[in-house]
Amino acid sequence: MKTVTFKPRLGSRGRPEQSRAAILQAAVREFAREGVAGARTDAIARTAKVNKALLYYYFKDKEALYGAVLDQVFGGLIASVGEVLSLDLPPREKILAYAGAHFDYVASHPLYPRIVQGEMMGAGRGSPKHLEGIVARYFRPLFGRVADVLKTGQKRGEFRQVDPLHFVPSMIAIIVFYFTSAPVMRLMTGKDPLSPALVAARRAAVLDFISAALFLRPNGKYRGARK
Amino acid sequence: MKTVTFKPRLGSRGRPEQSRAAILQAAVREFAREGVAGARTDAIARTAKVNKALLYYYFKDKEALYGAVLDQVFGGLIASVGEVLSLDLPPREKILAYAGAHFDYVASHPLYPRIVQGEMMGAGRGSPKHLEGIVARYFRPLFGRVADVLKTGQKRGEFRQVDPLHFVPSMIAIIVFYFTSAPVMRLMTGKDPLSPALVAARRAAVLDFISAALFLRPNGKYRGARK
DNA sequence: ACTATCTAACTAACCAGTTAATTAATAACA
DNA sequence: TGTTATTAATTAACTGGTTAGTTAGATAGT
Repeated sequence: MKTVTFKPRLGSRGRPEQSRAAILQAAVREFAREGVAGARTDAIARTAKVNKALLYYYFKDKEALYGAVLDQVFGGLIASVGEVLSLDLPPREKILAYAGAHFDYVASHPLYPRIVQGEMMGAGRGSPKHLEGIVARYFRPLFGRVADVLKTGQKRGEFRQVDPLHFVPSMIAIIVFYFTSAPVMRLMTGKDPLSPALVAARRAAVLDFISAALFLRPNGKYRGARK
Repeated sequence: MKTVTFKPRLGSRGRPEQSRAAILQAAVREFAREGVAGARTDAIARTAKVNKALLYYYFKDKEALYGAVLDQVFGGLIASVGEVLSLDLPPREKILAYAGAHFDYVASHPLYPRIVQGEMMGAGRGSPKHLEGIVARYFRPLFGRVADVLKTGQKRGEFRQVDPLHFVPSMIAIIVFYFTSAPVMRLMTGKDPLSPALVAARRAAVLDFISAALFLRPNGKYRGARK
């Protein structure tokens, strides 16, 4: 988070980077809520309190704006998660720390998984132009690092012999699903699934699920889930 | 005198129910590929090889057509899954049979989870009009039956003390995620994630994951995952 | 004076939904 | 049995509102 950059401030009025940021933030909201096809550029301009033409001043077109949104979302995720993956921790703690960080990032940006899911489905247009870059820049590195943790855990005899290629997606599925299906959860339970209490409960359930599915428990060392 | 005039089959040409079915099938494809907002009625009519006006002859509007698509998708799921949930099986086998059936249904209709996911996110329009009905008619009953299996398994001391409200969504997440993120998987592995071999591998991984996360293994009775 | 930033108003394409007419299978009846 | 009325099924062509993107200029910091 860098804010203090003295900028050239070339001749202009207003605060350009502020406008750009406002547009991006509004775009995140709109794309998350309505999807790529459903998003309306007018709506983005309105919530950014900016003239619509300004979107096209900062971004080539709707598609490019969407690309910028994707970069912000995924960039934030790997920044946040990459930090804990760099920590020097034993495999068990590291996997849980990763899962926890991923969960926390998603929980504090509940709109993001909707964008992620939408993009992963390659929603719309024949060739998901962005997806290739996303996978190369974000997914593959992230996968590699998590897979490494799994492998060392297995070498040390602490993890079950799961295939990372299946286990990692399964982890992500559990972490993310609750948030992408929040509307259903709301209707199922009658309560707000994004309330701090329920999010905390979900977090515990996720970590418990992953622990049980991955960790070997040679003997006794039990930690059954609370009801 | 019961005049047997069942099926009046009043004057008409063509094969009406065939046209209707073609429209529905085309709609499933289009909605799955493009999402609700992205779907084009012209495209549906074209792939159904039918005049666009016919969509509005059989369905009130795009939204109603989407509703019919949802009913077909979810109806098929609970029909398929409900069958195995009615079987008289011990908890372990029943849970795995359910998960397997759910997986198989999704695997044999790879477009469906995209629709499910799109609807669960409540993509678009303020009030997901359909969602309420979907939850009431399909999700809640399904959840209830699976939760019952979990509870009896727990009573018999065969399952860990997980909270069904979290465990069931986690199961579904693992089952479905692979298919909703198929485009990403394709780019990650370079192979077709929907090929029979990879689908079979995924199925095994899913069942293994669920088993490990749920079943208690009192002592020794181990069944580690193959690599 | 110069240029980055910003805007009101416009345009061209797109797209859900409609209309009015056409086709053919069946029933009615002569 | 053949002729006609009836109605379901289907279509070509249109309509009107919406929406991504543009244009020509305005505003202000340096």
